[in-house]
Amino acid sequence: MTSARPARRPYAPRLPLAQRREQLLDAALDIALERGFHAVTVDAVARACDVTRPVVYGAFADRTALLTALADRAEARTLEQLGPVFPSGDLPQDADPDELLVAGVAAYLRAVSEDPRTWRVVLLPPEGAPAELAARVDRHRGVLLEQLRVLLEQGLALRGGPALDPGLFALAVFTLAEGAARLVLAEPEQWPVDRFVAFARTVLAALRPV
Amino acid sequence: MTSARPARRPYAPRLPLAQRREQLLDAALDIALERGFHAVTVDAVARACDVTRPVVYGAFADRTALLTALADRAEARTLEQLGPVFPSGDLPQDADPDELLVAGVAAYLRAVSEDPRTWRVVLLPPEGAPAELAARVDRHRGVLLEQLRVLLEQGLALRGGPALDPGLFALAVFTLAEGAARLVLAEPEQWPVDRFVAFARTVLAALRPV
DNA sequence: CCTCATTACTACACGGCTGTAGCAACACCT
DNA sequence: AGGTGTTGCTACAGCCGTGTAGTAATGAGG
Repeated sequence: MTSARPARRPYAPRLPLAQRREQLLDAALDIALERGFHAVTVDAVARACDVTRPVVYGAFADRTALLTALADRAEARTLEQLGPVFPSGDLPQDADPDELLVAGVAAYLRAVSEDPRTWRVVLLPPEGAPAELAARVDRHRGVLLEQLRVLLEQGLALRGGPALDPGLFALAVFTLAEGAARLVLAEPEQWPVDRFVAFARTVLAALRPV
Repeated sequence: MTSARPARRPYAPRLPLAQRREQLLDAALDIALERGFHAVTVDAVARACDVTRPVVYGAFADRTALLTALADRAEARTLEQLGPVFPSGDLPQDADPDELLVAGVAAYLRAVSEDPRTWRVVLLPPEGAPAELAARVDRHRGVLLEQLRVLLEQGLALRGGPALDPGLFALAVFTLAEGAARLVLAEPEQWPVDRFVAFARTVLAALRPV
């Protein structure tokens, strides 16, 4: 027997605070995506970084602060990627409104497929996600929906076509885009972005005035 | 001081087992809808029925069994209400496929709006819902989607119109129907069933061949 | 009125997770 | 080298939830 006392745990590499925080957040995200937010316990995060719990409390005030920081990061990243999706300002007179819409959808789906880990938190929130995150996502959803509605109204006016309930039309496009994004996240091979883009183009063309 | 010993709790009315089970399930459903499934603790359910925890364990083997029973009830009720939504067998040659589809959507949304407490568990699953419930809902979703796809293919063939990716078209209709149902559940006043029905009719009409 | 099966209650043991106090190791800097 | 602040570790207290063992009340039938 080497020793009667329980062996002391070897020291984990020391990290400056900022770096430790990033590491902990990465680990927390992994756990949330794999086993849901309720599995993001302070102990699980610490263990994933091969560190003990007090280290986590050194980086974040408490578990809630950690989850909030995670939400902050996801929010920032998604908003950043949403920039190219909506054309800013009024529609140019010579642009095809249908093509603008299709391009927007394509840009959205491509953003999702290129940073799936971030978008998954937003579009397929793992079980136990903090209510605060859901609320923030919903706020952004409302803003985006309104932008979309304005664009569609302009587009519908420019191009003619059937008289559709504009609010519902925007909502339908929005719902379908999110549904497509969820499929892209869930089974990327089965649902290539182009399949949705082609579908959108076909439907819009069919809705053109005769 | 009336007594040194802590007062003994008054006995709750005695109920036969079957009846007690129903009462407990009703209470559990209330709690799940109001505060999420994670709030459906054995203690909370017992308290809601003005009873102590062992009474719950007398009615259900454990917390999991209680939640499973809850899922069973919801599953049975929704399936029962889904009967009138899909016409059984092949389409009659003289029926308008568009109107059949619109009627199906209307029947679905009406079922949802008439038993919101049950459908909410399925369509807006409260936080912490047992994974088993989600899995069962997903299975039924798959079956329904397949039925819808077959119907739409028949309908598209009968009526002509643009060549749409049939799988995606079925999925789109399905997604929009569920989205509509969620709105009906969330804000019934703002989203009367007829608004969706009218929208569906307009879009389908616009998709008719020229 | 008394018996007795059924139903409900009290009290406990256990486990998991949070958050904290105090000590030990590391590494940089003089 | 040796001080010194930063970072990490051990150990503890407390809360909340589950599930169980044993006891007490109830009320229907004899």
